[in-house]
Amino acid sequence: MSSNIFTHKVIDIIRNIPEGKILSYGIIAYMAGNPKGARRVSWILHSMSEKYNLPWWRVVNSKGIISIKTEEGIELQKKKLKKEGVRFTEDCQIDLNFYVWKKFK
DNA sequence: CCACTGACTACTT
DNA sequence: CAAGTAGCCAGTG
Repeated sequence: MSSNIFTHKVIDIIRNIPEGKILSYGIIAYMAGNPKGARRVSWILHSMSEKYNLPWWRVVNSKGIISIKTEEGIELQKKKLKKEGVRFTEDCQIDLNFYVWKKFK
């Protein structure tokens, strides 16, 4: 298995997202040192979220919308986020300006 | 090595 | 704003 720096950083970042906050794939990739690595973040979530206990539900796409492909996954993510106090618009979109984790700013 | 895939993104029509 | 396109890069067969 690959254990490169990028993967490690992505996992580390995701594990440190506070409750009620979210990040986008692109932001995570940027923080991990590879602005173009958004797609890798997605497969990391796919393959590592269970093994590393990652809060995958705090990761959405750049528009603040859940990107999971299955209806079940979307419902599960919405459920978990609501529990943490994250609000959605009618289109199930999250207010990025308010909920994105801006620790790095 | 080549072709295809993906829980992405930014740009163009 | 919706749909299409190109770029991205590791994993898989």
